Amino acid sequence: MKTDSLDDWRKTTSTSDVTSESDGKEVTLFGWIKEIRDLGAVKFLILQDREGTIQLTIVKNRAEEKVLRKTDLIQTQYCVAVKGTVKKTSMTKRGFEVIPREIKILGVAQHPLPLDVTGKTSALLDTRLNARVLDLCHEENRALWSVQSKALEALRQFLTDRGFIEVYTPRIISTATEGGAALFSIDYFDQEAYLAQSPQLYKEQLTLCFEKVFEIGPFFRAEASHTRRHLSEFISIDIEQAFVKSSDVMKLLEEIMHFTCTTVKENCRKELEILKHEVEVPKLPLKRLTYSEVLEELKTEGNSVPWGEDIPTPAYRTLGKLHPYFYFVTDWPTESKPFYIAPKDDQPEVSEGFDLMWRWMELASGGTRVHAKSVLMHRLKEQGLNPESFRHHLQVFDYGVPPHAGWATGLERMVMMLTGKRNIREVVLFPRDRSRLTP
RNA sequence: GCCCUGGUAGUAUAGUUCGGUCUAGUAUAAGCGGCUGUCGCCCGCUCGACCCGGGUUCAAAUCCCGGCCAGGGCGCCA
Repeated sequence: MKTDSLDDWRKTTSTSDVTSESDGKEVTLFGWIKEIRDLGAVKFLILQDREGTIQLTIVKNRAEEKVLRKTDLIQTQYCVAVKGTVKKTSMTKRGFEVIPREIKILGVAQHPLPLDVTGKTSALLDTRLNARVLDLCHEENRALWSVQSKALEALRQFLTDRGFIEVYTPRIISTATEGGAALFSIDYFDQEAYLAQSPQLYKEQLTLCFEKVFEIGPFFRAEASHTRRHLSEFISIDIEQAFVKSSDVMKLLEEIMHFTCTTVKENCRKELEILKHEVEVPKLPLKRLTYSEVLEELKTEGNSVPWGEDIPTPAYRTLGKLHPYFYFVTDWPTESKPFYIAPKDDQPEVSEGFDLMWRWMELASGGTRVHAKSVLMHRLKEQGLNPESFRHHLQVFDYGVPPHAGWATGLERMVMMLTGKRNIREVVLFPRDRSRLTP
């Protein structure tokens, strides 16, 4: 079908701008037809844009011929433009409707569609992800990304207000890895290169010149994880600050969580209602448990973990039941933390690293960093890494690296916390995992 | 990578226990017709499916083996 030209038509009004006060007003609306109810002599079209929906009413013996011809062609999910008059009425739920004077068909949809756009029949996540943009039209998803956008705005505002500057470190890196997660290798002309798993080393280096930095951006982990909280590509929110230690950045972290929760709770009432989720603003200070205290608690619950070992997922689930909100876990064994986490001066087997937990899920992790080159070299070797492959990083430690600390949190996990979603794929536009590379 | 469960029209499901009236049921979407006010409109008709490959059997959606995919859990990891 040949579609109509946009010409000089421009949107004057969003569906949400139409109120009973606009009675009699001429409007130009753009959107998509989500439902058609043809009662014979009268036809109702439900037009949706990103703000919501409005009913178009066509009374057949009163409508103009050209309007009738267009409406006969329209199918669900067609993209249309409407010039018409707002009419106050008691016969719609919102109290008004729009009587079209002229309609343009701007985009057509091919039926059958992979999803039910009316939302009457729900689809499984896998089906939804395969037709993601169509799925994103649903009110609940639009609410979800409003929450994410508001959360990002809050995070940026909080950090810039406190003098942090936003930076971008490379996504394409050379061999130096921090250990831990596997890297994706890429073709980089005639050199070996990888996708960055975190901005860790760069953000630490930048404390030498900028003192307080943050970065929000995608990072990549080549782990064959199959869980509902891991992705191959995720958005990390990273901060690093000079002249402070872990207790300072923990305070910053709990304040930013408090601020973000408060902002979302106050500014996204409608969205949270749509999502049927309540955001509980954390009471500060958050609980601080040491790793050893956590092991004691687990032992009491019949879930013993030997000191020095990582805490397995089932044990975290137990902890989540004991502490069903935010809590810090501090004083981790040095051997279980990455090489850049500083050991305590008076007790080197214990580190100044911490995790911020939300129920059973790790939400953030950070700590005081090592800033003495000799200690860093020693820690690298202890972790079985080759100092030679960190040559460029280590060199910076000859330029006067300040004492510093920082943390990183995953945006997707924060949004899960803010929206009540249980699978991380729900809160990513186009998720990438072990087996999903499309769309 | 491992374990458990599953894969049936565009979508979501029933049927699989114990192979046979399953010519595969239902809802929704889609198509056609009807209807003056619907709002999950309604009514009638129509279209449309057993993941792929192999095996057992007179007979497989149903049982067995392999593969792929999905959901959950574990591990890895954050």
